[in-house]
Amino acid sequence: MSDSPTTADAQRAAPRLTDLEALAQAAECLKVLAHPHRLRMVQMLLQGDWTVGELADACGVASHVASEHLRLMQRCGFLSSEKDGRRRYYRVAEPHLAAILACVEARFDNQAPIPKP
Amino acid sequence: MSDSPTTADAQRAAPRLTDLEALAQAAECLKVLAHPHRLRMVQMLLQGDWTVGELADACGVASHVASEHLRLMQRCGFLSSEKDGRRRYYRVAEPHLAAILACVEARFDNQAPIPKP
DNA sequence: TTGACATGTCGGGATATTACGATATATTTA
DNA sequence: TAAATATATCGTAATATCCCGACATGTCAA
Repeated sequence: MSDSPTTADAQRAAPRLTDLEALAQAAECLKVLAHPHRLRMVQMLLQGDWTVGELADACGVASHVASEHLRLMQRCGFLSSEKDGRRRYYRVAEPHLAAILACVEARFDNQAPIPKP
Repeated sequence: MSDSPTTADAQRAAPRLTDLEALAQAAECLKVLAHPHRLRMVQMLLQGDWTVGELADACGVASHVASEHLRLMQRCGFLSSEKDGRRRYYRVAEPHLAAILACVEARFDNQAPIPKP
């Protein structure tokens, strides 16, 4: 915009930017993750294999609702699935999910552990 | 659910779960991040200090739209801000954002970099 | 084969997001 | 003071998301 350098010139090097189309894809994926039940499902699937029904129970939703959440996460590449009889097991397919869940847990899972005086 | 252990018993230890209320908060925050312009603003702010107008230009939006995005990110603790005359500088206040943006860049910024022959 | 079970699919209505124009406030410059 | 600049706020209409009931499909067990 303006060419009057007023503050922090050292900080004003041109930033490297991811192009907006890629960021739009990233935003789609983050939006998929941004749901409490889906976060719980991913958190569980990072620790083991679970069926749709088990994931649904853990979230307190009907299994056909869980099924929709899981399909959504599979569509954006977060999960893969494997059928076993009449059950279906979902797996984490996107390795970055572990890092993101680690952030979520670090930020939101330390529910005020009543800091010692 | 069922107590008929059929598969992968070793993987079926009770998972440690973040409670759903905390995950709901996390989901709110992720939803705030899940927008292409907001991702670009955070990416820029991780690399320096920028005014509302500069961030708006970089995203191709009107500055009052950028202002709303920035306010949203400040409300959920992602950013802080500091006024300097009639300009306002925003800063990243949530350290985990660097890790999440690193994931986003690792996953979405390697747009076929035309590998050298 | 029949019935129960596990998962998936299809609308619809309530609710939330988003971008935009108009306007407001504060600050600097003429 | 008046005008220009930078940022923020408020309605609002278009759009997307979410949850639910109803139904469909596939699989096992009696």
